[in-house]
Amino acid sequence: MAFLEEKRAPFVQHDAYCPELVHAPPGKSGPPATFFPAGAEIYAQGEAKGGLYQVEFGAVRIYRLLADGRRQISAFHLGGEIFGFQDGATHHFFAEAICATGIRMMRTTSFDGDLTGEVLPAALRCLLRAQEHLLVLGRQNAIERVAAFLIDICDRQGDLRQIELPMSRADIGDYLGLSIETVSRVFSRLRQKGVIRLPSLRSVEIVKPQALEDLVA
Amino acid sequence: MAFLEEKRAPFVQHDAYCPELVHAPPGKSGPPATFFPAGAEIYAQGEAKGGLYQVEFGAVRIYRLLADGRRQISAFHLGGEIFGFQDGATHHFFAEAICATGIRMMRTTSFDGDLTGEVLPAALRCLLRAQEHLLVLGRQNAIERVAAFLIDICDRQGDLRQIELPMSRADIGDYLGLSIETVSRVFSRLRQKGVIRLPSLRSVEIVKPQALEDLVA
DNA sequence: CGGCAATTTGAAGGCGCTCAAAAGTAGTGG
DNA sequence: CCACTACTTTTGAGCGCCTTCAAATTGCCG
Repeated sequence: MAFLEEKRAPFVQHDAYCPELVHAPPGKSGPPATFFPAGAEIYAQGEAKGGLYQVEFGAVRIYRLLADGRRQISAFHLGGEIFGFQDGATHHFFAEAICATGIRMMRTTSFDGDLTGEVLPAALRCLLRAQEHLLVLGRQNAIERVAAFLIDICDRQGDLRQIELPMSRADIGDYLGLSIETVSRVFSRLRQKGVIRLPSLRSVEIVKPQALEDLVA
Repeated sequence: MAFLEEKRAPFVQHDAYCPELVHAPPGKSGPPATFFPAGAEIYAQGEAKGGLYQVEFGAVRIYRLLADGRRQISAFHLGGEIFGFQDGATHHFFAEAICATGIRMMRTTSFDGDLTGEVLPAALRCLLRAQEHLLVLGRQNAIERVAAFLIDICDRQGDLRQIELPMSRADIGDYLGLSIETVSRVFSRLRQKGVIRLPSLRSVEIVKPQALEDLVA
C-alpha cells in the first residue's frame, strides 16, 4: 500500500485538537491501555481478530480501500466508544488512530459472563449507525451530508455549541463520500450563511442548530 | 405516507420471479410462519420491536425515508436470512415484503439459551454487509455499484450463472443510491458489452463473471 | 385487444469531481 | 524572532457522470 502513503495520512501528523477523555468512562483501572500516535495502525484488514477495543482518549477511523486507492471511512470512534466488532476470524477493515489516542483492548475469546449482555447492544448501536449512514451516502447531497456529520459529532461531544474535529477534511470527505474540495466548499457556504463559525481549522461553532437540523430533513 | 404510494410500490404487485425457498433452512416445524403478499408491511419505523424474523420464502426490503420521499433501502433479505436486529425498544426502519413472502417470527424477549450464540454472529454479518455497502455507496460509480449488486445476489442465490431478481429497478436504485433510469442504462450497457444477458425483465444471466469481478476492483 | 405499470431510451441540465493555484498553518532551524 | 519548508485548506475554472424530464417500448393481466 506504499502508493497511498504519499497521497494521504503521513505517519506523523499534528496532534493538536485532540482533547483527552471527551467522553471517557469513569477511570476504573481495568485492562491495560495502549498509546497510538497520530496515524498509527491499530489493526489491519485481514489481520487475525483479537477482541474489542475501547477508545480512552483521542479518535479512531475505520476504513476500507479499493484497489485504486479510493477510501471509504465507515465510522469514526471518539472517547468512550467501543469498536472492533467483526464477523469471522479476521478483521475486514483497517483501524487507525486519527490523533494521539489511547486504546483499551478487551479480550473476548469466549463470549461468556455478562460481557455478552454488553457486546450485543453495542454491536447493534454500531449497526444502527452504519445503516443510518447508508441513507446519508445513498440519498443526500453534499450540504445535507455535512450537516448530518456536524450534528452527529456535536451529539457525541456532549451537545455543546462548539465542536472539535480531530479529523482532517480528507477524513471527512472519505467518510461522507465527497472530495475534500467539496467538503471545504460546503463549510464555506455554511459559514457565509451564518449557520456555523470556524474559529480555527479544526473547530466549528454551531450558530444556528435549527438550520442544520432542517438540512437533514 | 400516502404521497408515496402513487409513485412507487403499489400494494398489489406481480408475484412472479419469487421462487420459494431459494436458500431456506431444512423444514423444522419450529415457530409459526406468516404470509405477506407483495408490498405488505412487516414492521414500521417507530413500531415497538418484537423479536427477530426469518425469511422462509420470498424477499424483504429494509428501508428508511426522508421527509421529501427519498428512500434508501439498507438491505434486501432473501430466503433463509434473519433480519430485524434493532437497537432499543422500537424499530428504526421499515420492512416490507417485496413479493409473496413467508416470514417466521422469533420471540427473543430475553436473550437466553443458545439463542445468544446465534444472534450475535448473525448481527455481525448484518453489520459487515452494511459496512461493505457503505464503500459501494460512498466511493463507487454506477457501473461498479450494479456489478457489486449482481455479484452479491448471485452469491446469495447459490452462485449459479442465472439469477432471479425479486425486486424492481426502483428497489435496486434505492438500494444502490441511483435513479431507476441509471440502473436501467447500466443494465443495458452490461448487456451490450456481453457481460450479462437479460432473458426476462427480472432475471439476469451472468455471461462473464470475471468482467463483473473486475469492475468491483 | 386494451389498459396500466414497469422498463427502456433520449435530451438537457446540474452537482460534484478533477485539475490547478493561492492562501493559511504548523513545525524547524538559523 | 523570523525565514523557510511542508502540508492542509480554500478558492477558481472546466468538465463529466448522473439526474431530471419526457416519450417510446415492453410486458402483464383482465
